Amino acid sequence: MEVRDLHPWPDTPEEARAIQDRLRSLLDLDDPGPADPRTIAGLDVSYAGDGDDGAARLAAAVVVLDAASLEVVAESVVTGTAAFPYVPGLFAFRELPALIEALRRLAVEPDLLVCDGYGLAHPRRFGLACHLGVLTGLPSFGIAKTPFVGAYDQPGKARGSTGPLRDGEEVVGRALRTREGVKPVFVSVGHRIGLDAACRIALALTPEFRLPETTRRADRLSRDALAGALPS
DNA sequence: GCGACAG
DNA sequence: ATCTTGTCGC
Repeated sequence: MEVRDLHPWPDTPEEARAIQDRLRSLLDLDDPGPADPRTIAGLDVSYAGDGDDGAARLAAAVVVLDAASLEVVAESVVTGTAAFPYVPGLFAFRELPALIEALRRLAVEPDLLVCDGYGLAHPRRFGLACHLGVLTGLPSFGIAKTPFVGAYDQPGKARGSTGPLRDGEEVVGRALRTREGVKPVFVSVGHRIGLDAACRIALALTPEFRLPETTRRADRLSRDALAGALPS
């Protein structure tokens, strides 16, 4: 699929934060979301054990599922190196180039992107899901395994229960129970979709496990690619 | 100043 | 993210 050219790459955390502040104005937060997405892409990245020197080997994977059957309709994976050190709040810069390349090699254009991480639930309201949404123009949201910013109300124990995730007075996402009796995941919108649609889709993607099938498939694909790539 | 901090 | 044994459960 087509992805717009990457903005100038930041050399410092300060430059990276400036890019986030600039791109944030391009977000569409009014679109309620695709009424009925036919295909949904999951994105995830795995790392090799090269420590934290900022150049760890990685594999970025994208898996596109049919929204109704959850069967794989396309996939793409690329290996490379981390493009930035891990800094909370600048996490996107670590895996963005590899994920963009994997998206470009995808034979189809999905109707929606589901990222492993956050969207608006971010110190500057511009997490990975927002960044990928703006660069691709596609609707996107994030599902994270742990909270990052703000505080959340514990959702009820039943599958489908939610509790608001707030940063101060602002609701930036939702804690969503995808399996009864299991800790919740954290949903936040990225681009061109609302929280209601994002949570509804998140539930459709978790018929059996805590994490969405999109993330689980992409995780497996990226791990396999790392294992198969010859260490350099 | 100190702790917390998506993956 | 990744490093890791055993253990409980379907």
